[in-house]
Amino acid sequence: MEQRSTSITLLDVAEAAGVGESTVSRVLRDHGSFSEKTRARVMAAVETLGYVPNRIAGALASTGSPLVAIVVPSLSNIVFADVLRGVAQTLEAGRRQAVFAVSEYEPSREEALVAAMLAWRPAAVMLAGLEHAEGTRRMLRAAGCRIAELLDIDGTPQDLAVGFSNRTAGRVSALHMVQRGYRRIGYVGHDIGQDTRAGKRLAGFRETLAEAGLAPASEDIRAVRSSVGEGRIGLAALMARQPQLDAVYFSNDDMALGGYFHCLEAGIAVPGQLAIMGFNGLDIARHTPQPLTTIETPRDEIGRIAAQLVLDDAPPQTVDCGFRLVEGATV
Amino acid sequence: MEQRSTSITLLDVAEAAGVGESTVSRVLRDHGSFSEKTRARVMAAVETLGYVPNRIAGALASTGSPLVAIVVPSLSNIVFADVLRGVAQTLEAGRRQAVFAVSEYEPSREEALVAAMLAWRPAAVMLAGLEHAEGTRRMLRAAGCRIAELLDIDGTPQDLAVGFSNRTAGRVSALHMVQRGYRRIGYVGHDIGQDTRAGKRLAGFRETLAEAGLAPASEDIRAVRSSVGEGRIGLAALMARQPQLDAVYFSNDDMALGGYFHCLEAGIAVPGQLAIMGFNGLDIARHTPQPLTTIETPRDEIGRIAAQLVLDDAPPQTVDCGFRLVEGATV
DNA sequence: ATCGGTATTGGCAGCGCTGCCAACGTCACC
DNA sequence: GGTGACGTTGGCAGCGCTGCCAATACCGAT
Repeated sequence: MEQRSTSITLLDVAEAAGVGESTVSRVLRDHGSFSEKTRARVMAAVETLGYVPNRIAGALASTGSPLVAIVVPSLSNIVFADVLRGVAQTLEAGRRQAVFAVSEYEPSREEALVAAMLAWRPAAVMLAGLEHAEGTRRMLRAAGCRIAELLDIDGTPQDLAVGFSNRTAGRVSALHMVQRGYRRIGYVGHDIGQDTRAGKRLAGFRETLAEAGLAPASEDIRAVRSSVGEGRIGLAALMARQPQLDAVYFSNDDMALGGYFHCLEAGIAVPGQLAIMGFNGLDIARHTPQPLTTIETPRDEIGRIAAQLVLDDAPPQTVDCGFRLVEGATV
Repeated sequence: MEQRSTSITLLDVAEAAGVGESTVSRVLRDHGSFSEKTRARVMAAVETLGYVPNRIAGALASTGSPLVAIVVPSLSNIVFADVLRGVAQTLEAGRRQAVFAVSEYEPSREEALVAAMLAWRPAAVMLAGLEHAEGTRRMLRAAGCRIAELLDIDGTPQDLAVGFSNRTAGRVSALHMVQRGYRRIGYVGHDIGQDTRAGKRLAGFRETLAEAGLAPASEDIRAVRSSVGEGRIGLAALMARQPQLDAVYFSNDDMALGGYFHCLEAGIAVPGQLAIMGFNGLDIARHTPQPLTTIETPRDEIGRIAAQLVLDDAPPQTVDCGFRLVEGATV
């Protein structure tokens, strides 16, 4: 019950229960065979002593690793938080522990974090996207642990990839606007150097406009991280330059909401005067006066599936979780 | 360079560099003394072999723990993600590793997660708020590790507490509305059984209304987690019952934004016909057509300070990080 | 009562690293 | 030339647990 400087070990429990160390270990892990009587005595001793197994020691002694490392670009963006949650939940059920770090969208930082993570000998390392520094890839390859790349399947995965095609999402968005009759479509986005997935959506969007025989979109690409404020500024800037636009595709919902708020304030009728489309399917975007037309992505599911594949030690594969076009009231 | 089944150990590096194990350990940790010549040889061997130290073994052998455990109620709520980021960043600089889990606002789950976390022998366990299951408190006390309770200082901390007074925040909000001349003030909130911090804000809010000689607020408290949609529904319900209200205090910005969107859609003038006030200071709430009047909380700072206190092994204390009233355009 | 087979159990060698201590030179100084 | 102090270094005993293997107990069948 009370704490002690020299902690209680397996051996203490074994002595208290009058059994051997290995027996206690077997009972606690419910692995191997032992009698019901033994289990009861061991559990009683554990209870009495207030024993808490030391997983550090366990991890060192056993072969498989109980840790899974996750490096996300950001936590301000709810997208990664959702993925993280899915991963953590699934790992928890599998008796694994998630360790994480935030790269702030910097490849060099991601590299340093992956290096630090590998020192924990994780069963797997999970990263956002398929683009990584050469050093990151090399380390990962040499580490011999599983690698899961999330939220993107447009490219060549190292091992496991779970996500959806951002390029296709961009195409679908463009097509939706074209089909709805819009012809002068612009784009407002954030830094695609950092967020390569947004870059892929933009590429798909451009392709489809071209295929539809439309002029390349007027674009306002801001060299910063996405945010509602930047979306607002971006749309204002774009409209100042190209007032004839009838629709704008945004790099994601944060940016799109910014644009939408600009319209509300500037008295621009949506979608009559200007249609707006986002990406991600954020909860808040469903509850604006007019629900935002966007593409909903299965973030939680992506995290859960990736974690499950790691738990199952599944063979290398790419899982396309798809996405869903949400027809709101802004296009 | 290439991976091997039996991994490269300190001993391999020591032999390659022609020095002893302890010397390699000293060089890699930059701890103790060694010559520049030795460092160079060791580093060369590390490079050649592609050696990655095993932190699991290191943690087991050394006294202090490199891990810090964090259990947050949710990751959907950006508030906790912000705290998590602050913690992770600061720990990283201190060569510690964050491990985390999500309790989904369930005390029993928090208890189970804390138990699981303690098996990692963390240097500290960080939790949201001061209210925890009795079992959680007992385990934490017995564990003998540092405890940091975040985002709330209204109560009796176990060890470290870093946050702000939610009760005071509630009082300040009420006072602000009263001072602005509002007299028929309502409240729309989410489940305060789960989110005790929201409950404390509500308590402060009620106190101040009473002190101002105003009638108790009409309240619409929804027994669910906070969300924009619920805020919207909640305000609609409250206004249907109490159309004479001239201001509404929301349990947080998510709820408040929902209320604001309802007003935009229902044609209720804000703040002329109805004033709206939130809590948290979310980024998006700064960019709505009218910026939301709210209270901004230093979430990132709370995470950083808590992590720093743990790194410094500071004595038990409560740090009030305060909050800031943001005068938007909705009150 | 004997025997093979199965269910339980204990002993102990590591897992890879750190912390401690003894053993080195190497100097400056007497 | 002797001496103590200091900067370096290597050896090795654990940290607490798991995995392996041998030992023992127990069972029904012969």
